[in-house]
Amino acid sequence: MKILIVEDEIGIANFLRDGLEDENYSVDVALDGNRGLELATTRTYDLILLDWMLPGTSGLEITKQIRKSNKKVPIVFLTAKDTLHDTVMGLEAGANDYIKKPFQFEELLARIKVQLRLNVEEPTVLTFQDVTLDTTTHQVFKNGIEINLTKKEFSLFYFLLKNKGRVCTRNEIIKEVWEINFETDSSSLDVYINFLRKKIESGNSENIIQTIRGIGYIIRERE
Amino acid sequence: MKILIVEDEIGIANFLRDGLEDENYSVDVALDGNRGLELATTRTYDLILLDWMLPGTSGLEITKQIRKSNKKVPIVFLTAKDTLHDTVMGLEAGANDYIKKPFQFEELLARIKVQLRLNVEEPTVLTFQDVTLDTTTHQVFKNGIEINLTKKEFSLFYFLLKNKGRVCTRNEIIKEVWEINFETDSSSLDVYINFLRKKIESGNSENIIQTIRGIGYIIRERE
DNA sequence: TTCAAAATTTAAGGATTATTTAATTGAAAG
DNA sequence: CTTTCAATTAAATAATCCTTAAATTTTGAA
Repeated sequence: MKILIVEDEIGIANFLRDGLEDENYSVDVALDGNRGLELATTRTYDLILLDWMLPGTSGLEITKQIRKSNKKVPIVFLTAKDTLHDTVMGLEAGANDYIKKPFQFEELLARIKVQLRLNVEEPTVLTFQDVTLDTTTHQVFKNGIEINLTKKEFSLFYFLLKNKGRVCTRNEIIKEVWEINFETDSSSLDVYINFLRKKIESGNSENIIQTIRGIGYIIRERE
Repeated sequence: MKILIVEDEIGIANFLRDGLEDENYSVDVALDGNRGLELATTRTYDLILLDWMLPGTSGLEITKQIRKSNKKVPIVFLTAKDTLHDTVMGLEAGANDYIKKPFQFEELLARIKVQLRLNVEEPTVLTFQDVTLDTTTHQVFKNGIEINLTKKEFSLFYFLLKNKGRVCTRNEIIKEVWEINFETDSSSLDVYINFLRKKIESGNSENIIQTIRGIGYIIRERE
């Protein structure tokens, strides 16, 4: 994740850069408004952290310019301009958050994360070898050909695939897929593993769902 | 735009409601956490304004529940819990903003607008294959020929079309189109799916609205 | 306001599909 | 070799959906 800091007080800028880099963000710093606007418009960032009072173009002006060019990058003000009027103006100009100095770094970080998580789409497609599962459409494909799974089959396969590379115990699976706790005498799981294998492994001799005898099942790459 | 206020201090709740209604928002108020969670999960809001300390379910718990159910509705905390730790916790639980009491109404309003402007821009014309739906004129066309849909039929078709390519669960649909919570025994949805199919799929053998048995329905391109 | 038409909901039977149960066969571990 | 757990199959049960029709509610015109 790439963050642009536009801040003229070099001490604060460095403090922010170090703190954010510690959190594994990739950081660019602009020490004046013109440079900030230039970077903001010519490069792509996941978030822009913006002071208001800057030499050259002001933070407010930068915000307006960015929004004018229809960019949706989250903008977070970080400024000493702390009046109600300033705050409202900053937010109305297009900022996504407005933090007043002095600030606490942990809160800044939390607020940055809020902005970033909005832009992340959760992966809805799980894959294993030539099989893909899409939770949004509730479809499973093998080599591009759709395989029809029932509700239980889908939910069982989804659970195993979600935990690809890890053994899922029988109880775990039953608890999650059947949504009940104990049913030692039921062989539904066995039957459904069988259904799944028939539908998914048919065609080649691949053993996608492996049995860990006495424990449960696992989907993993073959050694 | 519809806003839910969850706030147990009735004075503040009324103040907020009046202020927001003056801004032409449609407002629901819940005076305790359980009611708040109930409304939040059974109805659809554009934003939820949340106190933390509440009788019954806490605001934090409500936030977690909403996010757990995968809802993206913006949540704004408005609370007297003003420590750094609280703020971070609230934001990490899934809130989009965190405003500390005492607050200024104009800032609250500006921050609400920030959240709401992110969610606008719904296209007015939706299309699928030879079918188009226009929300502004409330018309549906198939091959240029108008199909008359009733209010419910239109709203159901609109919901499915809006979510084209994604499975809509029966509960989701009922919640959105019928605006009620639970009605497991009602077959209205089935009946209306039937109506829609008759009107929209007539002519060719296309199966526009596909059934995902045990889950719900989906409109998607055929493979 | 009243009445008729239209829209919506409820209800029920039949058809289809999903899920569980049960019984048998097969395979691995001690 | 025996025991235990897993795989497979078939059959029974359960759940869901589709369709039709009738009952109820809403709407809009007279």
